[in-house]
Amino acid sequence: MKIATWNVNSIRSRQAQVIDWLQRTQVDVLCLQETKVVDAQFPRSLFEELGYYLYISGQKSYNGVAIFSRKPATDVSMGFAAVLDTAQVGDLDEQKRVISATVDGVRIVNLYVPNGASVNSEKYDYKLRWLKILRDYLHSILEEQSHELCVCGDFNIALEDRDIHNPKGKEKHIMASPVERQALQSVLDLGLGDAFRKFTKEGGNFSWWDYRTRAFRGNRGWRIDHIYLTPNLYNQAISCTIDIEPRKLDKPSDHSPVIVNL
DNA sequence: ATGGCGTTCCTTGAACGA
Repeated sequence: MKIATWNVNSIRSRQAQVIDWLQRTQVDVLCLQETKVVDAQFPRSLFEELGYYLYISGQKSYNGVAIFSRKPATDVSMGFAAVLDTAQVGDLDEQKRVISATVDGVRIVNLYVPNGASVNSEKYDYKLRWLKILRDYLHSILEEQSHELCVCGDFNIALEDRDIHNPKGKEKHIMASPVERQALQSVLDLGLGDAFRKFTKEGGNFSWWDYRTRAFRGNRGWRIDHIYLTPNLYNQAISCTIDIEPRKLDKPSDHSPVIVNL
């Protein structure tokens, strides 16, 4: 079973590239982030014609997540409030960043973690608050359900220095500051393993490159898109790769897809 | 470098991303 995650930076702008990629890779499940479209305007038909079932949670202009699956999924849920008390979730479901579904006994959680703007900004506080609730959310799922978990998406955090082309100044940099790294680590301490790092130890492997500085040409990237697995799935994993081919195309997303083969 | 690029919107520049 192949599961992929890809921040497409607008599904309407990237539709043709995603179609081509699905035809080439034939993944069983594709988790998308930053679809940037309300559900009623999501371009469903070409993906459905390819044989995928679509589960989407979008909003106007910003954020938005989706799960495409070759097999029908069960127990599809949107947002933290599907699991946690609404009082605890507060305003955190207003931005569409969480969708979950079960495929072939695997509970897939697809996340678009807030970017955080800059360290110690209001949005940074929101990111940390969001990661705290994410921990509670995953903790509840692990306690109350017996599913194996695949937690994937755009985390907007490079956990280690080898995940950044140049870690100089990282303490003050969004996506690498110690507090947000610790917040993610605390989520992973629930018992999740990084599928990519099971197979690849070297630095220089990235999933995002800034549009603005021709960063891709010099491979000045960050590894911020992740696939995390509970122990049994982690042990089962056969491969986990980042496909940089779509990043080479004209008008690409700034992120590349990550694929795990279970 | 409050910089560079790309996407969205009741657009004509601003907000946001990372």
